[in-house]
Amino acid sequence: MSITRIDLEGDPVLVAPTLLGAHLHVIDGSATERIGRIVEVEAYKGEADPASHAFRGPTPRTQVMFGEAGHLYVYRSYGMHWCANIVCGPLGTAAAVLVRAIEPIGGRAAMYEDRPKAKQDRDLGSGPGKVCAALGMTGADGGADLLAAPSGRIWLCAGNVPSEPIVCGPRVGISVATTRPWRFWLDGNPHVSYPRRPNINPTSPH
DNA sequence: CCGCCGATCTTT
DNA sequence: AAGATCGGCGGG
Repeated sequence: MSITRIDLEGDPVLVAPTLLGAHLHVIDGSATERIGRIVEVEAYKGEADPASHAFRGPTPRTQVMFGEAGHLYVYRSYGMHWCANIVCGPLGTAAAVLVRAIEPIGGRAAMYEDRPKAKQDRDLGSGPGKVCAALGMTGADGGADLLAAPSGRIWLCAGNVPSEPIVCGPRVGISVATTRPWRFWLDGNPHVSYPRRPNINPTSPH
């Protein structure tokens, strides 16, 4: 858990793989610290990306994405789940990285309480809706600054360099721009969603 | 393991 | 009317 600065200023397609292995910390309502190691992400390129919520410009919902890098964009999915994105820079672009899966590192008992259907650890955070439930993040956390000192409720911390290879493939669950290989995950990690999806040579996500 | 489908509600 | 999902069910 080094305090290495995390650079979120660039193209989300380039930033996304660098977030693999980073740790997301949340202090929940019972003062328990929950920690998730990011093992799967997707890049969304704002107004340049038909699959991005920000494709048609800023709205009340997507306003955070046009703001400072390092803040949290949380949205309601299918009326019942929360999903969390890390906003990237530069200011004025609506780039963001969706956190699709975490590996539970700390606060597992609390995660199980908020994920009553989970039977084993890999059920806790293997999907974007599960991530928010396991870590206890909701719409109320939208806009939170993840790069502030670890004094807030939620923060992001560089982890160790992942031992697993980074691979990429098409993004999941969208109906437009479906072929861009902007989903990145740690190959073989059991906490990834849809581990059987095809992957692509990680060297050339464009 | 895989595919289908319903839940539930915000956003456009 | 569709959606950056999840989990239960049935079949192979």
